[in-house]
Amino acid sequence: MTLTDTNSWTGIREVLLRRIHNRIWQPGELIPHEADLAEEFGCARTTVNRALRDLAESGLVIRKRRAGTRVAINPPQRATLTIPIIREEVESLGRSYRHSILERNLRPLPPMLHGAFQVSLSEDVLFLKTLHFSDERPYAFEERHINLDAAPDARDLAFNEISANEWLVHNAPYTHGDLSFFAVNADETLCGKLDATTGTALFAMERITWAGEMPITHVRLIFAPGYRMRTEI
Amino acid sequence: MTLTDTNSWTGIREVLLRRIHNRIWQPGELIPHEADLAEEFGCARTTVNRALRDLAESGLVIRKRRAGTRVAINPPQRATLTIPIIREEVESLGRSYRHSILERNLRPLPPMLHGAFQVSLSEDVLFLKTLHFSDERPYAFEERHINLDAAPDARDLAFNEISANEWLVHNAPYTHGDLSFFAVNADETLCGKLDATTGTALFAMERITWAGEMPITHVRLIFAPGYRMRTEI
DNA sequence: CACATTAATATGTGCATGCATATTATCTTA
DNA sequence: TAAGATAATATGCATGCACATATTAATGTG
Repeated sequence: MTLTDTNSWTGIREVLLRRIHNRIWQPGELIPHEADLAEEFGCARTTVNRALRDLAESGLVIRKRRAGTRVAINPPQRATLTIPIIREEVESLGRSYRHSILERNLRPLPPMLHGAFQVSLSEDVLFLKTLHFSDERPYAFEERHINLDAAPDARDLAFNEISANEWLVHNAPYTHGDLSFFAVNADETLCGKLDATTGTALFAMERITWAGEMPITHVRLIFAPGYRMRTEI
Repeated sequence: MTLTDTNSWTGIREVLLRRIHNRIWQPGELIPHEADLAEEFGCARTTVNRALRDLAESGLVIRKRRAGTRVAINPPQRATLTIPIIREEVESLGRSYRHSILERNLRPLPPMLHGAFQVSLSEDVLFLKTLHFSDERPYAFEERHINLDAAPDARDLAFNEISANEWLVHNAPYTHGDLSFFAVNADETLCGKLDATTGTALFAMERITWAGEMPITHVRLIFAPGYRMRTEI
């Protein structure tokens, strides 16, 4: 028997969670309101509120003013992915990291991105092809467009020391972005770079970030064969 | 000029966020403590606390007792994925959903899962192969193992009406799980099921869930060609 | 000087209270 | 009776205060 400290908001959250798991409160059912729970647990309403707010954040209960709090019918299965800087991901596995710039030039924004980079850009964008290595084995291949209006300093950087990924994180923080994951077949070019045989299924990620209205960068990362993105829920 | 209500915790959060974005507080730098900020904004410390707590949750600042609050050096790029029930995902796109059970039988737990399903299981597990359709076109192929110790009622269900996915969400809630994403090549069997040509790169997801110590289910979902998992950050 | 002890301090959390706000239920009124 | 105004109510949030807790800085001691 685990005694839960019913006087802390985390403790109360655990008790409420158990009731939901044990079907004492059925999905869709209205649960007692804050004041009643506060009385039951002998604590302030604020404390119950904190616990319920946390459960609502994780999607387990739905709260509406005046309508009350009810157990979610379809608890949305949320997973928080941590998308690390590649160098850190590699190094955290105890391997050595290195990257190499395969291509670097200025070019007009490719039509594919005109929609995403809604703002009409005055000039060329910086285009980079980078190969990331883990213990000298290819880890991921990166294609990136950088909006020089958003990060003018990038124009003069070679990105040999610090990767564009890392530099941007530190020098052009974004406010929001779109992220997507998908699978691609390795084509001729990718094979050579990623040590794959033609056709191998590769895990890929694409990301576009903005600072307010201003698009910053577009990246497409294709990982070497066998890559898995993991998380806990 | 956007006037931010500096008297609400969200307003204060925005102001702090701007300062971080504008490098008024550099990454790694210690920011004023709650009491000072409260005085500056003319509000209670609790309100500043709420704003800072929120920024800490999103990983933008690191807070330590006595040590104070500092701007994160590598703001971890977190993304929250919502993994919906397939039916809902399909229907939310305005398409009709249908699923069909291709195989259903009891079998011993495959060795591959002995590690994950740590507990030694007394008996067979329920194995299911399901094909999910969107507007009658194949959407995803599912292979699933269900621990009948955790969900005994599943033994007598055909899962023709409601998919195992949905039934489990409602009838065997989990406390935690492992989730991973990767890419696979379509083999002969998959091709037929998913309307793919041999070798096509397919996006796949694998998930194992537990209720406390008790493993509930293992699923492997392979999506039809072209699938993208999207989210905003 | 190295190490343990103690004090100082910033954040974390709980409480009582009051008011704000969204939403539902009820009561008017045409 | 239907539509609109009004009251009731559950959650949301701000405040001021007190105390808990983790961590650092200062201090004392062998």
